[in-house]
Amino acid sequence: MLPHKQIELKLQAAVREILPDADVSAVLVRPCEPKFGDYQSNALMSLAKVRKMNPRQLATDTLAKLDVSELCAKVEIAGAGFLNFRLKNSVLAQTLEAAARREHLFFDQAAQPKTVVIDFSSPNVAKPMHVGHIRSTGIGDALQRTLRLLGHTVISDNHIGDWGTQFGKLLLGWKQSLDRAAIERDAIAELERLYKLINAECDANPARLEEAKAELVKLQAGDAENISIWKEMIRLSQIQFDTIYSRLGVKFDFALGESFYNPWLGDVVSDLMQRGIARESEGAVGVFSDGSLLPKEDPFLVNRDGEWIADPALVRKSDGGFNYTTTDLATIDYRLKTWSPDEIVYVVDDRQGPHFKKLFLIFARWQSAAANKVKLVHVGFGKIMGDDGKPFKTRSGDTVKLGDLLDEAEERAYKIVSEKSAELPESQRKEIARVIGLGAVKYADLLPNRQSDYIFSWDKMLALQGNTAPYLVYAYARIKSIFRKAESGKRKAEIALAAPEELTLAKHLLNFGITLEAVADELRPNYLCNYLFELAGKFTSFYENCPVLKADDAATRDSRLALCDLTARVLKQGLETLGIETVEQM
RNA sequence: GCGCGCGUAGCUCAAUUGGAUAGAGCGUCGGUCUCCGAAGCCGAAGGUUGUGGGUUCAACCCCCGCCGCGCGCACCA
Repeated sequence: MLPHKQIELKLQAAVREILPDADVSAVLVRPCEPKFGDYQSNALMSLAKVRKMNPRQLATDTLAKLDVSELCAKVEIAGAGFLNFRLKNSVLAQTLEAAARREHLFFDQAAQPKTVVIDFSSPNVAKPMHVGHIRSTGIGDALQRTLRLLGHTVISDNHIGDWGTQFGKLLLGWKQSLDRAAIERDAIAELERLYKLINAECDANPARLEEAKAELVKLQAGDAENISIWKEMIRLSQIQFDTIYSRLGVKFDFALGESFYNPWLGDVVSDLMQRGIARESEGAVGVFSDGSLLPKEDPFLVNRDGEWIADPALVRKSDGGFNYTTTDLATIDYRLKTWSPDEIVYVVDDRQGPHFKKLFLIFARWQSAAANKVKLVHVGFGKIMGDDGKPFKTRSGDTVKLGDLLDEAEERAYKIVSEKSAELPESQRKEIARVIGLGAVKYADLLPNRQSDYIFSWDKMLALQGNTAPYLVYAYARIKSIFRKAESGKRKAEIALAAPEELTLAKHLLNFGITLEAVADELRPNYLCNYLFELAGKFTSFYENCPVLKADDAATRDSRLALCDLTARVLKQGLETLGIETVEQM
């Protein structure tokens, strides 16, 4: 167990002695500014506050019950009631030595592993994956990797958009205007063309819309021909998805699309109606406010000109078709019955916030017992903007296709690599460009706080200076270059930390696990990005100031080599957790 | 109109339970390669965290008002 965790447990035990009724789960030990110590706890101040106690007195009493002398060189009470811990150098060195022996890599497996379903990516059949999908896909993948690394059970499920009203138009287009050669050449482009064609016709001509609707009804009724065309469209789309996911290195345990839940939709609606949760209105069926919330907080109400009027979630359209709320309810039901997860996480655009708010409330009303046992979380994210501050588009104003974006990333990276490392063979430069290009796009997407919009900039994400994937991979490659130059042979296992840069780097390595846990708890991969950037910075600072291969003596050299190796391993593991590969040389 | 989200250095972004002197990169100015990868590193300048109140030992963070921007407001997802 890592030292900070040991301190934390001892502190919690001490608090329990002083305040037997206190909830010590909030008593945490966190890294802090070096001038105060290595770790800090501010938990006593809030505990004192709710009890109207003197925080410094509580700190003094707690400290009297706390023996961390095996771990800490110093414990102090500071400020309004902070506890500051300074780790013993020997403990620090031992922790690093254990890591060097491969006993750990600065993180512990979760004490209480959870089962988590993560729903992400969710592309639509017959449409090209576009730049927007990078967000859900990248964030979702980073989260599944993080949770898995910490020992949680993850079920990743790609909720593909393979059902819905668009298929009426697509079927009509397929039957009447399909270009056989085009579908062989580029299936998605042809499907897109068909959709746009019929969509435009429907806009102009109501009769065409009726034809499309008729095709949809036939599909929903199980018409053999329509079903077979629909399946072919899914198959063609799946090839596209697989190509993209394989490039991105993203894997799903399941890809149960919307259509998978069709058999249960009718039952969901009738059950909701029987329980009085849903009712008919204007020919449709919807879930309305149950009045349990204040109007302001009630997503089923909307204010129009000073009056609160109903804003229901529809579960059945007046034509008998079902809405996505219905599918989503059936999906929750299926996931709970199949996997019994502790949590279901939806990595979906922030704009769907209101939908999820309603969905979760409806589910709680529908299956209150089951709802109490599962945490439903919407992990929302903002939009990708162009440098003009408007949604990111191509020059001609079209949506940027994900495949094109990844191609361009690799091309741009290849130009840079060829410029900087012209001496490397072309095949190697191509491989470096692939890793750097894709890594740059992913990293740029994971770095900003996910809820905010961010501006897409090739120059920034591919820059070698600043908080970018190329910078991090460069730091990794530099370390690897040290080992190519180091003579192989038996090295001493002791780690001795003397220079301030060595200590700073070593202490930062110890915080890897805290960072991973923060990512898992708050579902925010950007914490890990920032941690790795700091790690690379602290490493470089160490590297500038502390000769490794040219160290004064063999013991220092071996100790520093060990620090280099541990840094490289954390960098590699960290980047891998973000879904980013590394190269040994660039 | 109503609701949700956002507003942090010239620009792009951070800030891990409400915690200690709000941090990076770009750009600007200056320093640093006979020395392990200079695609690097070090330093300087740059802030009333949109604004006005409030809660607190402590507020970028919580509460209220205002200003600005974005998004969403039954039978698409």
